Amino acid sequence: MNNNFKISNIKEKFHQFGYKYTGQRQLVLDVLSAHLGSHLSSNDICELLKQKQINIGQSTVYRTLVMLEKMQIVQGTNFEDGFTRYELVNDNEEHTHHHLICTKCGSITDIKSDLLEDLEQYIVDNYDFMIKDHRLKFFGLCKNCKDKE
Amino acid sequence: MNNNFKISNIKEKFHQFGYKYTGQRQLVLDVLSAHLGSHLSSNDICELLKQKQINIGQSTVYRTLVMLEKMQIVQGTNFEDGFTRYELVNDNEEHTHHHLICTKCGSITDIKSDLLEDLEQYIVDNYDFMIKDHRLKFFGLCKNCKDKE
DNA sequence: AGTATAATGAAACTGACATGCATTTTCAAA
DNA sequence: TTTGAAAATGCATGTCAGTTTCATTATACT
Repeated sequence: MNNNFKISNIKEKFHQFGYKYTGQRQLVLDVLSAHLGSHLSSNDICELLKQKQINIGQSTVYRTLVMLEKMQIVQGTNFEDGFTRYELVNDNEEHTHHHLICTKCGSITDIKSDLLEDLEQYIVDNYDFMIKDHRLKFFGLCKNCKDKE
Repeated sequence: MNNNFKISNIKEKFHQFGYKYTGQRQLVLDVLSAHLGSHLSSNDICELLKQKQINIGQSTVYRTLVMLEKMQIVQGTNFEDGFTRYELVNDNEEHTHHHLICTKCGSITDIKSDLLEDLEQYIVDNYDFMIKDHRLKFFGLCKNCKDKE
């Protein structure tokens, strides 16, 4: 899957939702693409744009992120540090992936695999609950911090 | 395990941490005990106390909850509804339990079982991460809302 | 009792999130 | 192209849970 295909894909999604693919929205997406693997807050994105001499109103960035999340282009996560942090959603992922959060240095690592099938089946069987998505975070020490202890 | 034992246990914890077991702190714990299974925000607790003609400053309730969480007597969780909600920790639980959150009616159901052992082992083996705790939330439709669809 | 230390709570502050509104931009129909 | 309704933008401002300040009060140890 090349980059052009992905962009036209996203443009199409905007269209499907009746949103316009404006310059500002594209720039927000650019920043997110340029920082794959990072988890950026609304403010982070504003700052990164400022570094490139680009000024977009914070409310525009905020509204763009809400919009992108509605379209399932990005995913926002609360890492209990006071900010909602966003990252691009991997198209292959059916569900939200998981995060390893180091309680010492704050680093966040994505885990791609989805090993919750057994537990989900258990919940469906025992709680009669229709699961649509999940959020799973592990807190602990990353390799670096663990070695330093 | 009877109630008295539990309270003397908590008193002891306060002492261990160098905190005083004051009337206000006891009242906050009373409210939490009286609503096992609920997930109360700081404000919920203030309101429930007011209903009993008891007025405790919101900052005292807030500080008490932070303190109780530090002592691992309560656990605060962010359910993405704008509030941190607290519940008493079950002494038997080694890790945080899980939550089923209905995206329609907002009901929250606890899941006692801990079925993450396999996944935790996978993470330890593959990511060299020392897991201390986790937070797992499932979003979807509860039995009632599912039936109404 | 006297004193040092901690707790309390009213009030004010903080900061992320959210919105109102005047202006600007977009896009499709003319 | 031109045009105009609808959408987007961004400044300014509002909101509110969470947090801190500080004067007062309570607690515990000598």
